[in-house]
Amino acid sequence: MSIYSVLVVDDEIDILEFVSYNLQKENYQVFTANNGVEAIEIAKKQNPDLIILDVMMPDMDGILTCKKLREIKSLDDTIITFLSARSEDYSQIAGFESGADDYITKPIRPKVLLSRVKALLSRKSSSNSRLLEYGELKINEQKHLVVYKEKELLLPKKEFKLLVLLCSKPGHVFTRQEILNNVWGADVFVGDRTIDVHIRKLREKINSDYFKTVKGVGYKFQY
Amino acid sequence: MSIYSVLVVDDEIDILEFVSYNLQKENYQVFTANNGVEAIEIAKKQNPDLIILDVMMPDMDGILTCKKLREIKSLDDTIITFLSARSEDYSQIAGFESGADDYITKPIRPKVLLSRVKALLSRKSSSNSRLLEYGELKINEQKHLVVYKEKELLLPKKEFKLLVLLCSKPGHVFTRQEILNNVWGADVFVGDRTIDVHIRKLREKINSDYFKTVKGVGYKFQY
DNA sequence: TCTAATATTAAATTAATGTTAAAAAATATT
DNA sequence: AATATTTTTTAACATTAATTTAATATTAGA
Repeated sequence: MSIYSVLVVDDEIDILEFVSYNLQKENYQVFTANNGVEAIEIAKKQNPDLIILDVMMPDMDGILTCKKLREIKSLDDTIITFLSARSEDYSQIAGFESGADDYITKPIRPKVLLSRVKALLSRKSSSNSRLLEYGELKINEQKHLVVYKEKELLLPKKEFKLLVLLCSKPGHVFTRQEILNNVWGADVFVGDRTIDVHIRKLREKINSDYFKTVKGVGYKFQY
Repeated sequence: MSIYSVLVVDDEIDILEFVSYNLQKENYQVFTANNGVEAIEIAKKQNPDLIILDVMMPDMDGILTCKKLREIKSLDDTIITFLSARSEDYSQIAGFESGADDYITKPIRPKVLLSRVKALLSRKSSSNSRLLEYGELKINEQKHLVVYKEKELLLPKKEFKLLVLLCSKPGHVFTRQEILNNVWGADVFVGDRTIDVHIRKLREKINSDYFKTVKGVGYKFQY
């Protein structure tokens, strides 16, 4: 089983230890930070999967820290969740504006904490890679990966974009114009047969029945 | 600026509040529902422009709710978008079957949510994406899709245009001249039997009783 | 019944897409 | 930078499907 890493940020040592202990017990790799500055430093270095961020901290509060974290590109797919006391009012939740994905309320119950963390991370592993799956055909958009009949296909950029577009709405007929706009861009002009040729490439590599022609209109993917 | 109304449906209060808060901040009129039954009730009453529907809900899930919503005529031009964790089966969600127009994935980021909602609503105001539905016959003009008796028909361009024309006003008799103007264009001249042949094709593929001849006048669609 | 209008059919035509190879452009390699 | 490799586009031609025509049959209504 893969071990996720979690960065816990809180100025209260007690809470830091309590949360760390519970997470470590479940085999998560835990980093800790006492304040926002430290949090950013460690996050940059360790690239954790999840950051648990106390809202109320001296100097740089959780919300500000979160905003700064969200500006770091390498943390694009890091999940950030706030830790907040129930007493803190709704405006705190507005902290989501800062780019957080969830929040956990104090007092912290180990079971609740762990199930929440687990849920968030499982969400991550799947969201990280929007996986389109149709029978024998699997597409991982993020990783630019296509697996067909258990074999990995390395599709060139255009072919891949076309495939993803068509597969994004199975059964939907995309007009040639739509395809051009989405795959080539609205301002690019290419010859009449360009789309056909790319469709052909896909049909060559993947079960050609998947790609249906609607003459006079466009193409659609149907598995 | 015109204010759109949005119905948010989720069983998790946190998400409901989070989404509502962000939409309200942008001046959308927001209604909320905790489950599918409530959603249908409110949708009927308020006729929202957009419905954001969580896929995973107890009792009646989002997909079922969506189908039921789509049966409500007054909601014909309401946009429905799913809220779903990435891991949930994408094909179900994106497919034509459920009748949804888009999906938004969790975890929800305010910026993404808002830009998506904005895009959907602008699409609504601009395009006339109407869904014609008569018993066993469903036509989605935008998607160039015809479903008859649960089976999908791939109609060539002219046949499709003719079908859409006739179905756009059930019971209304279109003269041959009207049909020519609408399907072929006012400046195109074709032989006398061309329309007949196309009507025949439709009768071949779809219950021929639907297409009535009014001798000396024209044709009408009657289901 | 008779006739004009429509239905049916298959063949002819036209339009759209499929295929292929080679040129051009973009990338990678040395 | 020069060269090799891969991707993308083009262009010529083939194929296929959609559309129209034309010949003939059928039908509804005067």
